[in-house]
Parts: sequence; C-alpha cells; structure tokens
Amino acid sequence: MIEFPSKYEPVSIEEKWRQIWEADGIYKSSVNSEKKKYSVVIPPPNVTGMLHIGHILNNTIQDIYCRWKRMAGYEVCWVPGMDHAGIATQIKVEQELKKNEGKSKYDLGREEFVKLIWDWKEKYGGIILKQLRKLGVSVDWSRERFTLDKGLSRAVREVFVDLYKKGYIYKGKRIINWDNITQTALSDDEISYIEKRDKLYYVKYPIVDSNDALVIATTRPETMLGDTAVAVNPADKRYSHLAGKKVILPVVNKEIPIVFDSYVDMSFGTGALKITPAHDMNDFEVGQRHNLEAINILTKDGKINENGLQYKGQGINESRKNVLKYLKANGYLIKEEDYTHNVAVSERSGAVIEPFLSDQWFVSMKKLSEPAIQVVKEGKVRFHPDKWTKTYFHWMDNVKDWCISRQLWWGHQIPIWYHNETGEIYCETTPPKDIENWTQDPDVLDTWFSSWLWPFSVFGWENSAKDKENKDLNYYYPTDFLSTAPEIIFLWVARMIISGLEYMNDIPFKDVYFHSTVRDGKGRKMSKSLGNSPDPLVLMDQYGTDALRFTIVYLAPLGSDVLFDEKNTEIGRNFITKLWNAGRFLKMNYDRIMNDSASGDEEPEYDFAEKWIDSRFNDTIRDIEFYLNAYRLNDYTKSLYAFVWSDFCDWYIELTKVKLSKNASTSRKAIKRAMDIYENILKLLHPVIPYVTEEIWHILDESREGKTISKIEFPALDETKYDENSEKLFEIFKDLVTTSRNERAKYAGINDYEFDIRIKPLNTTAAESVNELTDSLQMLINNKGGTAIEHTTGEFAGTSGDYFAVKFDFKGAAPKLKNGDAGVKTTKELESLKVYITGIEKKLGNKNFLEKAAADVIEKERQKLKDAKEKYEKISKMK
RNA sequence: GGGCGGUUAGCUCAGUUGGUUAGAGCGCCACGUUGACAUCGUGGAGGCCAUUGGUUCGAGUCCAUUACCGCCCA
Repeated sequence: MIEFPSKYEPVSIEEKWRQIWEADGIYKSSVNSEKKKYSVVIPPPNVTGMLHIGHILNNTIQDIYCRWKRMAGYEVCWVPGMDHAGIATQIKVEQELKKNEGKSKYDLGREEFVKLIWDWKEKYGGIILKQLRKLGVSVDWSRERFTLDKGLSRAVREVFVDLYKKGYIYKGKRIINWDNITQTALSDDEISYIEKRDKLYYVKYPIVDSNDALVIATTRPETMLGDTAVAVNPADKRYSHLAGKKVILPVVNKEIPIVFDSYVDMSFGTGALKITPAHDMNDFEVGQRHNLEAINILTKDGKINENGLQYKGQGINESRKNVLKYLKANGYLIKEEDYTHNVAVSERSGAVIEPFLSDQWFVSMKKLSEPAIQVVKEGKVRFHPDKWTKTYFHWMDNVKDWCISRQLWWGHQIPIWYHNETGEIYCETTPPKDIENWTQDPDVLDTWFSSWLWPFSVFGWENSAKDKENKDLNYYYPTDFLSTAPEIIFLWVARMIISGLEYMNDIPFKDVYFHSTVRDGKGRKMSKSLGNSPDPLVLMDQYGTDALRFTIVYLAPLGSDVLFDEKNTEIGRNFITKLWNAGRFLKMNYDRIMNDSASGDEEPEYDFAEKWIDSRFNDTIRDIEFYLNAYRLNDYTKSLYAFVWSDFCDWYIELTKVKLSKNASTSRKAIKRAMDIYENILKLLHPVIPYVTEEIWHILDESREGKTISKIEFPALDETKYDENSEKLFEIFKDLVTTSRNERAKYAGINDYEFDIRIKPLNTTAAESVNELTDSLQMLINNKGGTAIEHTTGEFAGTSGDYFAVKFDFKGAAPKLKNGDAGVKTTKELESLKVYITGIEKKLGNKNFLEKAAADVIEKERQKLKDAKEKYEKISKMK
C-alpha cells in the first residue's frame, strides 16, 4: 500500500515523470493503419529563443489536444522542432564574436562565419526545447526537425526552383533599410527611433511657363538630386490649378511633373512634397502609383554616386551643405526653421538608416493565394476564433508580393547562379557543373520561406514523384490542429495554406487556434525592455508546472488577451492542492474501509446524492467535450474547476463523510462511489495537468507501475446518467442546507447548545422531497447534539430560503441572537419579493404580452407568480 | 488612413438561438479550525450591463449613433 504524502512536491515529482515518459518513449508515434491519426506540428521556436509565458500558453494548448486525443484513442503525432531564425541568430553570434574576439563577420568571411553559427547552435542553441521538456509537452522527440537541416533545406530549394520555373519568382526593386556603416540591410526589428533636432528647409521649385513657384519643405535637400516629382494632395484647393503642370527641379535643372496623391499631408509644411522614390519608402509608393522613375543617388558606403552631378563622391552631410549653398546662392532657399523629428537609426551601429532602393527577389502572390482564400471560405480550414477569417480575407484580397531575399549569411542561400561572363541565370536545386564560371546570389531566403513548408517538410517531403511512397506523409498530412499567435496569421499561417495547396494539393491543417496575447496585469505586452515578463521557469519551480499550465489556460479566453500576473499562479496551485487533498482523504478512508474484516457487500441502490453526482459528472464530460471541440480552453478548465471544487469536494465528499462512519455496506459503497468519480476526474484533468494526475493515479493503485494515465481511455459521455430529477432535488437540498446554516449563523456560540431542527417546506415540491433530504442534513450543518429533525406545517419565526423555512428549537437554555434583530432580513426579503410579484403582475396584465408571447412563456410567468405569492404569504406569517 | 475587436460587480471575465430576481473566480466583510485541505470552510455585501435612439409584448443579448480603449495592416 502506497502512503499518500500530506504535501504535493511538484519539482521532484515532475522531474521523475518527465524522465519516465521520455525513457519509455510513450509519445513516440508511427504509422498505424488501425487507428485514426491526430497530427500536430509545433510552431518552431527560434533557435535563439528562451521560453516565455506566451510559449507556455501555446504549448500547453497543443499538449491538451494531443493528450486528449491520445486518451480518446487516436494515434497522436506531435512534431517538435526549431526555426533557424536568420536575423536573430546572426546578430546573436555577431555580437558574441565582437565581444569575445573583437572581430566582425567580415574578418572571418562568409564560410567561416556560417560555420561559427553552426558551432554556436550545437552548443547553445535550442535551450528552449530543453525548457519545453520541463513543461511536459507530449511531443515525439525522435522527430525533432530544424528549418536548416538537410531535408528541410532540400525542400526549400525544391520549392524555390519550382516557383522560379513556373514564373512566380521574379527580381524587383524595393526600398530597404540600409546601414552604411556595417553595410548591411536591416529588418524593421533592428531599427530604433531617436529624436533629432534638425532644420526644415523651404525650397522654391519654379513652375514651368509661369512666374510662380511651388514651395516644398524638406529636411534632406541633398536628396533633391533624386527627385522625380512634386506631389500635392488632390483635395488641396491651394494647388488645384496646377493640374498637368511641371516644375523645374533646382540644382539638377530639369523638368519634373506635379502629381496629385492623397498620401500628402496638407497641413505639413506648405502642403507640397518633393518625391524621391529611390530614397524614401512612401515616396517609392507614390512613385509606383504615378509611374515615376526612381533615381538612386547613393553608393553602398553612403556617398553620392554618378547620378549626383558635381556632388559625386561626397558624403551625405557634405553634399547637403553644398546643395544648400547652391540653393541659397541662387535664391531657391526661402527660409529655414528648427525642426524636431524621429530618425531611424541602426540599433547596432547607431548609423542613421538610409532608405535604399535595391534589387530583391519576390514571389508573386496573387494567383497563388486564390485557392487559399477558397479553402477558408469553404470551411475546410477553420479559424478559432472565427473573427480572424475576416482579417485573413481582407489581407488575402489585397495580398502584396512577398520579398523573400535577405542580405544575411545565415539561412538558405538562394539557388541562383549568375554566369561570370554572360550574366546568364541558372536556377536549379544543385549548383552548375562548371561552378568556377558561376557566382551564386549572395542573399539568403527569408526565414519564413522555410517555415511555410513546415507542415509537410517535417514529414520528409521531397517532390510529388517520391511522395507517393512516403508513408508518414500519406498518413499524417494534412495535420489536424495548429495553435499559434494571431500576429503571424499572414507571415506564417496564410503562407502555409498557400504552399500546402500548391505542393501537397491539400490543406496543411484543419483547425487553427489563435491564442491570446499574454499581457501583464496592467495590460501591457510582455517584453524584455519593460521587464514585466515573469520567467516561467522560476514560476514552475515556485508553484509547479501543472499549476502554471492550469492557470494560464484558465485565464485565457478565446479571442481576448490574457492579463497575467505572477500571483495568479496561485489559482492553479490552490486547485492542485485541493485535488491532492481530496485524493488523500479518499485514499485514507478507502484503505481503512476496504481492509476492515467486518466488511459486507455494498448496497445496490443509489441515493439521491449519488444519482446527482453521477448526473453532474456526466454534465461535466458533456461540457468539456463541447468546450474542447469549440476551442474554448478556459471553459474546459473552468468547468472542471467548478465541478471538482464545488460539486465534488464541497458537497459530495462532505455528504460522503456522513456515510463513512456508518455500517459496512453503506461505507463501502460510499467510498467506492467517491473513488470512482475521483479517478475519472483525474483522467479529465490529465490533459491540462499531466504530472500531478499521473502521480496521484499511481499512488491510488500500486499495481499501475509501468503504466501511464496518458494512455488510459478518456471517460465517455453516457447520457443515460443525466438525471434531471436528482439535479433538481439536489438544488432543493442545497437550499435546505444553506437556509439551516443561515439560521445557525444567527446565534452566537451555538456549538454549546443542543437543539431540534424544525423545517417548513415553502411549496409543494419542497414538501414532497423533504423526507428524502433531512437524513443528510444533520452533518452538513454541524448539529453536534445529534438531535432530531422534524418538519412542520405550523407557523413559526425562522430563516427562509427558496424552498424551506428553518427554525431551531433549543432544549433548555438558548444561545444569544447575534445583532438582536432577526426580523430585518425577512422584512428585506419580503420587500424584494413584492417588487418581483408586482413586475410579473404588470407583465401578465399587458394585453400585448398575452396576445403575442408564446404560450409556454406565459404559462411560466403564471407559475412564477403563483410560487412567489405562495412564498410571500408563508414568509409573512413567520414574523 | 484602412480593417477587426472590446466597453457587464473593486479587478479579470462568463452570459449559447431575445423570455426567472444578470453569474463565476479573485479581492472585500463577518463567522468558523481536535475532522483531507487556512494553498481551507460557511455566510454576506457589491451591478442604471459605456452613451443615445430604434426594432419588439419583452433587449445585457438584435440594429444604428456617439464616446472611450485595444489590436492588425499601411
């Protein structure tokens, strides 16, 4: 017999089970044609990532579904893995290199540097997967994949080459963030904004064939060298007469058009804007809309190039000075004023970011996305919550081409080679044979270009010819469920749907769950810089992993954010303690009663409380199946929380206590019934709190060694157990108990007195059931004297509930009444009853209501009125 | 600027197709501990369901308006 420890020690117990689960390989999956499969691919965390509270939520959600389906008899396969995270990883290693050796990546060269990153990855990468192990995720570790591993890289090349050959991939221009100190392109994430005091210059652009001039305001006069238009807002009446006119661009001395574009802010400066498409993101778009030429005036190291006339070779500041000098000397500069604005700078080098027009590779998205729109419209792929479908359609209908090249070294280098002499392009999955005559495109692919293939690449996808024999792919694809953050619906989810349809000819997953964003108690996003993100590993040690898992899911409603405060973890911890102690109580009594040699057979009949808990348990199964199928995870935990704590512990176990001290047949039946329900509770809870349920399940029965609760059948719904009468009767019973407790609370020091309890039913239903209920009453109101309970129809002053009035008759001396006036509450209740009755009477007096409302609604109102009046009358006599 | 949400108890949120006196958890107040659990039990207080208008016999629920808050995209 295993001793039930008085305290649950999560840290050591979790570690024990984690090791056993992994050693036994119980979450390994393989093709099993006997069973239906349930497959899930993990959203691959960054190889540089550290576990944060959002990961806890997302991975617990997936684990709940995997564990639930596994217990429900599915062959579950949950594939783990990591993302090579181009930018983040490269930056990380660059920083280490600088810190440790004082070198830059250029000192090593591309090949050496990439090798260094691989070394770093082997040593330090993937900490997050170790942390996920601690979370208890039931993934198949033997299937771990990496977006840059051999198989996935092959898939990336295969897809790139195929798209290129089909004409979806093309080279185009795009403005990128250029850091001219480190000479690299930066992503938006690597940029910060600082406030800078500058000058705003007002420059005159003479209008052609006119004595007038248009005045524009700019902080960057040197970029005039690349101006190809001046823009005004079409709604701006000051300039409407200029339609079709041109201006003369000073310095360069050429004619450029005036264009009308609503992008222009009428209130800024003069309301006229110079347009430099090659050196400003917004100007680039204006240029595209109006077919303007984009003239690049800079070299990669931040000097004016050959398009910059006499300023060629000058730095940005120098050329600005010289251009200004020219403008001033020739009367173009009208005024200058102080101006403070935000300037983008490189987070690493501090260089002012230069928007720079460059050649990039794009995927043409319009045609590719059409089938992906269709499958969501048809409900083949479902989003939860559904509101994201609207966002999805809106984005897909206006889809922009995808820029897939990145100026990095870490990643899948683009499989394009240029012929050194002819410039001819070669695009294949393998390099050209005469490699010495070719140069590969230096850029790598966007990290998402590997993750968009994830749902099939992890199962060994190669190409359609070989896939027919790929058993894993045939069995597991399409996957069933994806849980991810709504921020990446376009970056990732939409693109996976597109690639799945293009390359597997099928959707990648059926249900997508967009989980909540976890925020702090004040509603701010968790972030490193705010320092408001609690370390989940610390919380797991303090409160237990299960407590954290339970809490985060409990707090995360479908479709809105979670406000998570560290202290909230007490919700989960307290619940687990409650569950633990209930188990301990039951086991102690179970062992005692079952070992009693005087034991007899159990009574076969169920009493009203047993029928009630059976019915309630069945309700709970029905609820949680509904909630899990509806992806309402917090409601799944909430209904279990309420059932375990309120129904099972507060009422059922309390009632069971009365029976445990009775004769053998009664006590045996009572403890067996309670234990049976309790074991089923453990199964229902296992998906969300796997460790503690596994532990208790083993403590309850030592013969379970070597088995696991995670492969035990999930309790099934049995509608024959639903018992409306017992549920109603139990509500009446609760009213009787609560009313008695209220009566009890009126007296001070009542424990020292003996009394009889007199009960008066307030309506027919109560009167009919009172005999069945009074037996269980005594224990629950702690009536120590063991005195008789009698019911009466006579009039008396006492406490009234919905169904009963209760009064104590003291044997001999009576305790003092607290607060003297016991009649206050009754008066108050009578008042509110009166308001209620008047309300119904008014309703029933309304002709329109009687004519138009449904018959059963009217009947209900009549019944309500009758009950209320009856109760009013009985209570009023009690005064 | 475009799109999508939200506004119900002190806090965080439920409230299914309109139909009991609008619920829960936490917090608060009172009482309670030789009993599985103080990481607890029992009881209680606390709400003009953001605004204005409409549809309806009947609106927290449906429609519109305003205000405020938030998210995504540009």
